[in-house]
Amino acid sequence: MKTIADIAKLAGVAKSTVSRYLNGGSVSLQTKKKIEQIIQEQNYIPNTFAQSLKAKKTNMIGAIVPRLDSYATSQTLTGMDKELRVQNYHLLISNTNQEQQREIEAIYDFARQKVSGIILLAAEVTEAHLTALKKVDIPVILVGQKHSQLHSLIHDDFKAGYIMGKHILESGHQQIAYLGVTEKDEAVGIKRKQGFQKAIAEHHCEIQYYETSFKIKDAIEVASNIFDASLPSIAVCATDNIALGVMKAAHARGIRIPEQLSITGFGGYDTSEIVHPALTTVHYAYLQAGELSAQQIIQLVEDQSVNMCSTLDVTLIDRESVDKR
Amino acid sequence: MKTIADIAKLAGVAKSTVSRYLNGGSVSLQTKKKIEQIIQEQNYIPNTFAQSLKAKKTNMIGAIVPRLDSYATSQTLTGMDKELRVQNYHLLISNTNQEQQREIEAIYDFARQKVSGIILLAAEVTEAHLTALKKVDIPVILVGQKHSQLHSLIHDDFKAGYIMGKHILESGHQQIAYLGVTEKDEAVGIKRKQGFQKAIAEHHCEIQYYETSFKIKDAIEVASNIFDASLPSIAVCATDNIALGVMKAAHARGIRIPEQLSITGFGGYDTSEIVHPALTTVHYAYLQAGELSAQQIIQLVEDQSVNMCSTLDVTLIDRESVDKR
DNA sequence: CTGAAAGCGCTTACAG
DNA sequence: CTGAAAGCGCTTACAG
Repeated sequence: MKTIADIAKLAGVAKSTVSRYLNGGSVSLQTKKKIEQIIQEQNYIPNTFAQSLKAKKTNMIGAIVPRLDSYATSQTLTGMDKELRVQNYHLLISNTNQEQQREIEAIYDFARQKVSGIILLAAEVTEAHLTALKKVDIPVILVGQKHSQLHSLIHDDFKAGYIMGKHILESGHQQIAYLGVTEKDEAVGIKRKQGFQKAIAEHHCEIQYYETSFKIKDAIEVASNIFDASLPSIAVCATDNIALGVMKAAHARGIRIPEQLSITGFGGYDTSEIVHPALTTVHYAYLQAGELSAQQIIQLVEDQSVNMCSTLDVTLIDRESVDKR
Repeated sequence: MKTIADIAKLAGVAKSTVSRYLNGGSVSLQTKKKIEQIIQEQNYIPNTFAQSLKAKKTNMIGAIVPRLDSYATSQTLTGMDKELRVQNYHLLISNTNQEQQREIEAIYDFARQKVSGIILLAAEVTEAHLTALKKVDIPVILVGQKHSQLHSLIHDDFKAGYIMGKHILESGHQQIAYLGVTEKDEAVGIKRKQGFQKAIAEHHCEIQYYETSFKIKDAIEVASNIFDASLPSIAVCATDNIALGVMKAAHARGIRIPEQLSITGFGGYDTSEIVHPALTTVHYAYLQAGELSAQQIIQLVEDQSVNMCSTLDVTLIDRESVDKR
């Protein structure tokens, strides 16, 4: 590997001159050409470590995600990556495989790697998170959840639940099965449900609540159990994946959708459009969340101020899986 | 930020002693305790740059991927991440958004970041790739395609096509529509098709070839055009996503699957199991590909030898979307 | 516009 | 077991 010293020697100038050339400092046209040529010939690539060691900062942003293989995550990452790229930052991704302990480790790891900022996608923020974040003293944007002590970027889960509630009411549904998730996940487990509850509050519907996980397989099982007991007119599912599981379970029993059973989701995943019948759901702006979180973390890194909490709007996608009653 | 010098001073020892402690060198129990305590108190985190600058190597592996939001990619990345993690390496991901030029840039970027190895997921390897790889002189594993000059890790696309061909023949299908992709993609565009062709070679089937992209939307359109002309007994699709598009198009016209039209895919994506009817397809070991590529790149980095080409096995997943004729 | 020198935070022989 | 010193490849005042 060539170093700046090699280039300097070959070009017949001092290291500092080469450095100045590299960093856009003032260099005469003649030496500029010379250095340029030598760098080309030698395939010289500056050593980022040495640069960062001196400059005391890096252009790396670390993202901590619970998994790589989910629509929400991959869309959000794609958005982050896109924005970071244009701003000349690099994305470092740490996958925690849904293990909370690894989120904490990832924070320390990122500190070691000297990332300039951290974007955290976590379902739950604990004391351990806060402590770690405090210790490493790196700017953070929390995405998908709100926390009073952290800059947060969230989707409007309450509204999502609310507009979905209004929609199914307008469609005349009265026997509702609501398949939710753990309340440890405040956004999905609580806010979404609360919005929904508010919408249906004034009406007297029969509503049953069930808890399942984010996994399709679990949703299939929960749905099967529900069907064993009786058939609601609609299954309102806290995520598109849960809705997909319910659909699968319904198909397996020959239950016709939406004639016998209507189904709705939340998220607006690609797949929700592809299945038959296409799923009525609420669109979440994951891509935009990625972009915005990237912008915000850069602002934080560069000592600009950022709102403590930003909320992204959601919209209903009315498709085929809900029948009028 | 604390440095090793701060710790040394506070512990009343030399920097080298602290360094030795950090790197597991010989240090007396007493000083060990002392240093340990100070490090705790001070939240000291060693500067990776300074370390790497001296040690001349990093524990980072760079992955270049065409996109983040595909099943194949996210599974492969998950596998890589998992394996890298246990071996104490870190994963740097560069998303090229399907733009070939960005693959080249990513190679140079990674060189600047001093990654120890590169895992490349590319549909096509050009001269520019080879040149860049040669210039930066970093070990590489190519995943998903085979190239004579690069260590490659591939799925057995030929066999995949072959077993699928055999399977549909056994099911009695004679009017086949094959929806493939560009031949620039050797694995998917050529090998998969060739395997399929070999299987049906001895039989006299009617077969029509169509070309589409990897996008579901495009597949929907191509399928609609096919249906306008006539209905084959089966649509053999080069990827699960294409199959999903064909399914969507069929549903839209009320074509019953598999009674009127059978459909098959390749890949074994999650979604293929969820749709109704569940898709008959070929399972690709993406997770394993990720793990193996990670192992291999580490071997290369550590100067161990690796096979020039490894092939991962594929298996048929016989589900509901193919009817006996 | 250019160069010599100091220093970023570590690690690594080399002595002791 | 421990410490002083040199050096990794850069950047950044400071002179000139």
